[in-house]
Amino acid sequence: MTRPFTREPTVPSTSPHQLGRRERQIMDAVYRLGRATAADVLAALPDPPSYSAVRAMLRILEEKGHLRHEQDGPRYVYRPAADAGEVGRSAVKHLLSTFFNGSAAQAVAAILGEARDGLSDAELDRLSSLIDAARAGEEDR
Amino acid sequence: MTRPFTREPTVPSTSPHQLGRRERQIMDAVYRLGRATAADVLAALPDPPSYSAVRAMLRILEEKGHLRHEQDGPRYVYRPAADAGEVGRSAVKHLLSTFFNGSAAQAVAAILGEARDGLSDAELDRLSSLIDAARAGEEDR
DNA sequence: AGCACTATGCTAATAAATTAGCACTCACGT
DNA sequence: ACGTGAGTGCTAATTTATTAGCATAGTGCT
Repeated sequence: MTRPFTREPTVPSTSPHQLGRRERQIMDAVYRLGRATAADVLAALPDPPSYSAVRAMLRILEEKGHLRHEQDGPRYVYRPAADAGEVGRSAVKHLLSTFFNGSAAQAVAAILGEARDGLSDAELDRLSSLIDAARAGEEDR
Repeated sequence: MTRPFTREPTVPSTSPHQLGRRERQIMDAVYRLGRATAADVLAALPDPPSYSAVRAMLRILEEKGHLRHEQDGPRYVYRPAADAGEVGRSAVKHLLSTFFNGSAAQAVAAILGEARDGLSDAELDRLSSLIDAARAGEEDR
């Protein structure tokens, strides 16, 4: 027998929580969007299932405690239950340990390589000063 | 009804491929380890199932094309089928777009914040020069 | 030879994720 | 008043992931 072959091998996930593929895909979308309705999420998926399926997932993810919703008029607007910054940091940590042998320098290098053109002078300056700060922080230890 | 509640909400995943939770957990372990036997993987899991289960997962992941194995004497040694660097970059990209609004600067800031103490002077120097390189690269455009 | 250990091959059972579908409500326009 | 569209509530079916278990082979030891 051959397995269903789990679709595009190059679509990464990088999200927290130990969830099924759809669940994580949807969590990712909500993280990206910040706050989103079922329709928003549906539109954000490259691989969209039915509208119903998305709603069901959202409901389940809320049941599991990963999402919250507030009512905006007639519709539900979902957002992550956990603090986004927290989750992002946690994802970074995991990324480091999984792909970069825990080396922040290596990871930053990869990011800079990846982004190269997307960086403004202002951002580069900001990064420089962050590094200086890290250097300083290291001294008094 | 209440859902099984998908365990520690703070264990992130950050790995590529759209897989089930165990599958991804195991892929992550293999990425971290580079090459690993079933026993290695088992030992690397914080949440270990049975040895049998791990073996089955590895077999399936290979069937799906995510892993390869070579025989080392009596045992199988698994390694990722895809180029690790490739996958790492892809994971970074996804991390950026999901949690940092596509902003490399923001992500780097998060990493530096996370790593803070783990950075040697040499690494900091290396990062500085990477940034300078990016600055230079931007000029001639 | 027989035992313990570690490995794989394979299969079947269970749990979980994923999907679609239908019923209902509310608001709005005709 | 009625149809239409966009929303939710809920459930049942299916597919996939996950697990454990048993049979078998080799190796080394006593």
